[in-house]
Amino acid sequence: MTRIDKIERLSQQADAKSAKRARKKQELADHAITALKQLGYARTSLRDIAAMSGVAVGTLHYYFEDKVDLIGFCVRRYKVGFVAQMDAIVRTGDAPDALVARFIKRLALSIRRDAETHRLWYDVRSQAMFDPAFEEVVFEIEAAMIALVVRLLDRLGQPADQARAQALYLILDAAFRFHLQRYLAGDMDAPSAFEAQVSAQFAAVI
Amino acid sequence: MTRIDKIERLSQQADAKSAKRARKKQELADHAITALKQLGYARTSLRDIAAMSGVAVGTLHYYFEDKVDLIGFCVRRYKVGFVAQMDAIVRTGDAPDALVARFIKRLALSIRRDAETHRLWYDVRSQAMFDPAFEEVVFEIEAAMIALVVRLLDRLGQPADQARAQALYLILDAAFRFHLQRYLAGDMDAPSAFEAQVSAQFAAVI
DNA sequence: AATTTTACTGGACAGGTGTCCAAAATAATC
DNA sequence: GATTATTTTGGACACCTGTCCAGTAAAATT
Repeated sequence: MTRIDKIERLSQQADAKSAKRARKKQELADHAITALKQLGYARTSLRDIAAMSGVAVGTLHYYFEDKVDLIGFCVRRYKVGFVAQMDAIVRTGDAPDALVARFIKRLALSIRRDAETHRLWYDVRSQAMFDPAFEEVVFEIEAAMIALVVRLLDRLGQPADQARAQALYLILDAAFRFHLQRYLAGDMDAPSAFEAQVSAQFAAVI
Repeated sequence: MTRIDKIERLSQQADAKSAKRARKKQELADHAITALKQLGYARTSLRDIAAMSGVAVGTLHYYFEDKVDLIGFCVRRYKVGFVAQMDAIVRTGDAPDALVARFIKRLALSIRRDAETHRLWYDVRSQAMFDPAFEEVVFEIEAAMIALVVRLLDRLGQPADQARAQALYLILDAAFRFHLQRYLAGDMDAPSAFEAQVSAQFAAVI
């Protein structure tokens, strides 16, 4: 075995190790999200998360720096998945009108299906106003969502500059949050109200 | 002294007492807000608030049911003041265009001046998604702000129905929160960016 | 001036918090 | 199969949490 081969093999081993570690991190994060989406950031203790994951509290500190690191990882993971889902819709071959309708319908569906997870995002986003430790992940996610809207506008044949996308994102976000909150408070019609309102606004803006 | 007079006097005494109690509550709430706007709901303990108010922890429980009651009282008090300020602008004799400009300018100013207080509102609003105890105050405040927008639309000679006002409120709210967050993160240009963006959106919608 | 009511104190209480680490268990390497 | 390296444990640590209440001080009432 040559010297080069040895180095190659060691490097592969290191990669395999960090890949395994990364997988375990994600597995822990998924359990953590289950706990966090029920109680929110402030009310969820590391013991809750550990119990939910079936590991000891110390194990969490073995994989994550501290609580902030853990929560940041979880939120990032969740939003990446969400943006990917919405992106899949933007990438369909639908005509502009149908695309907009599908896009909005999917958001309404997500209020119904993932309400508890979404509120975690709003929770962390608010926390970031007090704790700079959350600033980075919040801005990163928000940028990713604006970028999603850029692609949407582009597909619609609309001018897709940053300012326009940001304004549209804010409209979507505000309506989403508003109706999510109503849905969580027991208003089962909130998702369809969301659909109606946002459809009207889309028609006006575009 | 007649029987009626006696009853009258007792009633006045009761009023004076409850008025005094109400004044003290507000005084405590003002100190509490000073603590809450710095640390947020979850991180502010009753001991922080008591220290800030110069009273013992027990005193807080003498005036408020529990922590939720106290925070609800504080947030309500702050938002009532805010809506009153904005209402004063809506009531000016300005022509529609000037009125809109003044309204938006005042919001931008409030980002600069009251950033820390405003984030408390967003904090509590997010908490309400997890804790039903905050639902009432959040819906109450949000309704008050939509009502403010109704009055604004009315003054502008615009159709001032609920749906329209709600949509406009959400646009304002989203932009306000977004730029508030950027301002708190150190972006000193955020307030004027808010002004520019919202002005453009107003022009488009109205 | 005596008495009752209201306001307030300060500490006890039971429980929870994130963090850390020596030791044990498991896995990987030679 | 022995020896490192990694992973995991479970409890100790120091501190913080909201709530409660017997006792004290102040104010109002008679």
